[in-house]
Amino acid sequence: MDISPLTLNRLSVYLRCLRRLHEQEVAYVSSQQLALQFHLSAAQIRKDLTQFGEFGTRGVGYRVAPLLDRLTEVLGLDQKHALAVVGMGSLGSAFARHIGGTPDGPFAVAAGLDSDPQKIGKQIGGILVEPVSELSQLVPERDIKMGILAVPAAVAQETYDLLVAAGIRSILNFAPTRLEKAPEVHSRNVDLRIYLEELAYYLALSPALPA
Amino acid sequence: MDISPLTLNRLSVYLRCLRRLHEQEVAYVSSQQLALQFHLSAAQIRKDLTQFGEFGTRGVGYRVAPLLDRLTEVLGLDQKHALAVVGMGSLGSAFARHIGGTPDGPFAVAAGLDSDPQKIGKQIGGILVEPVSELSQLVPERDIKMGILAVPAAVAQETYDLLVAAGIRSILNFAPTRLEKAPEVHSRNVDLRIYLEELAYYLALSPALPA
DNA sequence: CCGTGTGAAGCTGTTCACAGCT
DNA sequence: AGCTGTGAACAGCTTCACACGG
Repeated sequence: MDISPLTLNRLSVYLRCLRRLHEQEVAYVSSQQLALQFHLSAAQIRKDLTQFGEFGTRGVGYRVAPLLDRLTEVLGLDQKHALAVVGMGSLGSAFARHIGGTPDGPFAVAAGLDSDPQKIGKQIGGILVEPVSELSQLVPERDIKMGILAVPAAVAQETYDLLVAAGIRSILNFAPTRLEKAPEVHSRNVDLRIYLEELAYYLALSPALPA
Repeated sequence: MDISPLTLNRLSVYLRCLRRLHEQEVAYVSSQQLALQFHLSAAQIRKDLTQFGEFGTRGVGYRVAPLLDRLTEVLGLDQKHALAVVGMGSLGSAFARHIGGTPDGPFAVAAGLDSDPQKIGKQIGGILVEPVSELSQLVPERDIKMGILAVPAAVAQETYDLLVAAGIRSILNFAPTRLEKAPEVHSRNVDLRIYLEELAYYLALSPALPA
């Protein structure tokens, strides 16, 4: 099955909505209702959902529980994922804490790594900091599949290469650099500076609030 | 001038490249060279750049310095931007530290706010934590235009509304919720959970590394 | 009658190919 | 000769409109 990244991100949003409906013990929901409540497009929801089989009942809508289960399964959220946070600076440790705060979720920080000898051995955000050099041992040992790359831009590429060599298959990259990517590894960039600059543009565009 | 968000984000990337070339005292660069060095598409670079006037010299390429200046100006990065970080939890304080680490850049954290009385008055990441309730005074006082929303999802909407009411025009939102947006305020969502779920999908898609 | 499922239409963004300038 | 600037083809995504089934 091949899902476009845009659809994929919408699925996450749908899931969030469905979880809420499920908690509220809503059994059925129509694309209309979802669209109105969560500011989505009804047609798009239907298009997206039909990719995984026909779930809806015409004239009624979708049954919340099975749809929730199916999407959870599609996204691979029915199993636990061990992840490594590489670079335990402010961003990395914030991320580790963030994940650590939702232990019921499918993600768990299995290792926090850094190259700074000062940090190694310390507990940061409830995670023991271990040396990056042990990556290749820790990854198979703890069955780590995902990596969070939160190192300075200058060492991002080499650290990325280390992660790939250690066998990590999915990387979330916070370093503001375009990486030379390995073909089998999926990565997603989150570049805070780009986002800030985007905001700056919109400020420059319309500097004054209509008073 | 109206720039699409996609183009806008690419401009940030171009700027980064141009800054580097400028440091290396490269005077001219062609779209080809930019494309090869930074893994972009030459045609796209040209298309993007022509939106701001004709900068290139045919047969030669682009002069780095003027292009750098122009793009910097277009994105509004030739002026300082004071921003407020709202929610000084792990994510907010990491962000504050992050910005604080580049004091030469156009962005400066002018206020770190939280609603937790325990945190107020403390220094976190070099920023004094002040109460959210003072937002409406601090924003005009310190000429704050941008806000970083890093509060829990449950209070994201009300905090967003507070920011808007205080006169903030651009918001970077880390809360995993779709917000009811005010029309004049530009906001950008950064939803870490969605990114993680995206990565999980790609893992589920091809679980085994070709050995 | 109501809501899903879906081809067709419309739109946005990217790539191509080449004319035109230096 | 080389590289920009650009219309035209192309691709991907979204919206529309309606046939179909409960």
